[in-house]
Amino acid sequence: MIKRTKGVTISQVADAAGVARSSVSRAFTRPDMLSPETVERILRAAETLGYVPNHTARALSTGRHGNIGLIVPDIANPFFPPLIQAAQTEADRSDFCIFLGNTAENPKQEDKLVGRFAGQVEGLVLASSRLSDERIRAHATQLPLVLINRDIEGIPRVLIDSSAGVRQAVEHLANLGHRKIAYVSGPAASWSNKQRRSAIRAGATARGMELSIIPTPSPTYQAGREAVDAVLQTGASAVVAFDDLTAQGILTGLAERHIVVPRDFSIIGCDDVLGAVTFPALTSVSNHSVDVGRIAISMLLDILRSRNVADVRYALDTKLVVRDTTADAPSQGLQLG
Amino acid sequence: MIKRTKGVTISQVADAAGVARSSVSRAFTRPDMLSPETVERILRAAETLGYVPNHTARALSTGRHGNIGLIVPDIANPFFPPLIQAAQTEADRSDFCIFLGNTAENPKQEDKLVGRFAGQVEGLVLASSRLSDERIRAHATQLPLVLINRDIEGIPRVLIDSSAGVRQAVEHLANLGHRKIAYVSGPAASWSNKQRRSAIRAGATARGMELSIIPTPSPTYQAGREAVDAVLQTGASAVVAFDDLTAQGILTGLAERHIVVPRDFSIIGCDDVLGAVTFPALTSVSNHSVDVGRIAISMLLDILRSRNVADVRYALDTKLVVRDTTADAPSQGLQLG
DNA sequence: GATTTCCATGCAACCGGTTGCATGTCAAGT
DNA sequence: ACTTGACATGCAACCGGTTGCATGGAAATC
Repeated sequence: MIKRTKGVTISQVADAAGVARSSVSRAFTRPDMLSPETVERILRAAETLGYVPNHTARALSTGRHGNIGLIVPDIANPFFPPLIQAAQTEADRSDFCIFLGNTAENPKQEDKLVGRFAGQVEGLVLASSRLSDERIRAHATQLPLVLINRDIEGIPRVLIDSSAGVRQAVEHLANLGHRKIAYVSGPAASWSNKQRRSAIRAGATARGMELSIIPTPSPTYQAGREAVDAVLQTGASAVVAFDDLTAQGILTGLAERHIVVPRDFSIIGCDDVLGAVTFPALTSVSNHSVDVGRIAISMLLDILRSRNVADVRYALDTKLVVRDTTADAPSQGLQLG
Repeated sequence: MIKRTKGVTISQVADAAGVARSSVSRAFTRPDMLSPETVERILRAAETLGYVPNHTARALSTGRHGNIGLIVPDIANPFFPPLIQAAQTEADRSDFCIFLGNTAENPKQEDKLVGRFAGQVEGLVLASSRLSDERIRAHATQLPLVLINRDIEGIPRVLIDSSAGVRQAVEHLANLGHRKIAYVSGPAASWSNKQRRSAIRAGATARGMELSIIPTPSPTYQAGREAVDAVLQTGASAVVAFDDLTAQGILTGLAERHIVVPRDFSIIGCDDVLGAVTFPALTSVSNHSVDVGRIAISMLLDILRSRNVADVRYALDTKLVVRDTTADAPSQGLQLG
């Protein structure tokens, strides 16, 4: 059985070193204020006693706890882990810890998490928030906020601007001879979804293509798989999916119906996080998701340091990466069955 | 531009309600100690002022911050997100927040994270730790610890006992006529890896099969893909991979060499987190990874509540799920080409 | 009516640090 | 030798809550 040691306080170190508590504090936070010998003596005493500064106490008196929160709608969506990892690495560089929150695509849960985090983080990054603009604005009055993939004026934000990539995707399909296409959409509350949908609509209109929109409840493998019937009913020969996970589900749904991709049907994802991992390798709209996480955190840290909030809007570009799920439109239409 | 409101303190509420600070505190923490009217009046005042208790201050005086840490080696490995999500949900039920740490498979980083978390969490869950037993024991003296997939006596742990499932996997391959198999192993510091390796060794010996072990630097898609040459050189006709991600990489590596699975080669993963998502659908050793997350957290919360640490060892069973990546051994050996 | 009991509330110390200001010391400046 | 200043350190208040103990008034008991 393991027994626990309890914390050594600053007072004990002070006694051991024969100095005041404040000197011990300074030995750790502003050693230049003390004579080198004193610092040395204090550090030695601290070392001997196994002193570790109490984070909570420090946070209380300074108001800075060195934590930032990151809230995502679904950790299991492969778009997020690399982003989270990058965020963590960036935070780490400045000795910040990350609180991670998963909302399960649920605005209620998101609201609750923000509230719970608010007290113990210096700032918050909301990735792909499903909250209303009003709620987000309200939260922003409580603590520094940075948004990912959400465009609200006055709140610093990092956006993946899919329009260029999606436009390329539509062009690509048009060049392959596809005339009827479908967009399998993402969550209604998703800014990315709105943006991708309008980009594809604009592209389709420009090329005189017929476009159908298929709704899904959430961007998941399962939702993609279940959307396949609806997609096929539109008579489309190609589909653009809200994200790679959905696209992967569609891929499976098509395989289950013995529809061969890309011979019989073309498919394009978004985010390019599964690209090489699916079979066939997925053509997808690529977007430096890793950068997004890093940039959002570094932006937040800047705000925390400078204490003033500029209205930053950081948009990252996207481009189509062609792999093996797109090909010429089948000449005499799709043979169902 | 959004301006920030600053915190309302307990004193302001006390003044507004015409009571002492202690009464305000009690109105929130032990309302039964106060008369209902007083409670009512205080709550109304708090509501009006928009008072929210300061988490940090409370943590300082009570020593309980309602946070627990969860450290994983690689968020991007699909084994972890469901586990993390389950952990979060379970923590949430008891109003605890989760600190997430990602070590990138790096023991140094893991050590650092534990240290940084130690001050601000009540307890810690280490999933698939890559630390040495000594380090883990040392940390356990500092704060309550629960381990996932690490078997150290005296420290509460939740284990996925792969031996049954792996044994079934070997049986399955044996029954399909495979005589030479390979195990593509995971990280050297991984307990699961050791366990799986011995299980497969035992199984192979029992059935008189020839077994080769292929090392990999880390359990990733890329590592699996790069292990394929080594696997093929062993002359094996089937492989068991340390986890599904590695298996998926192997699947791709085989496809790149025009080796058709399962006709020419059989493959089995572990964890069963990608099962239905790969092509062909992966045969895998299934293990309720979601339960693991939930159980670990609930165990930790029990410890925090009871303040005494029992030596719990919770082992979860596994079983083989057969899908489409295993079939009869090719009769005249594999045609390399 | 006096005494005891109980309950609601206030007082003040405490959690473990940080920090503005005061103090004391010693060397440099004149 | 006396002032001045720089520098090292200590004192004490403060961050925003919690909690053991004291107090005072009302209800219960005799």
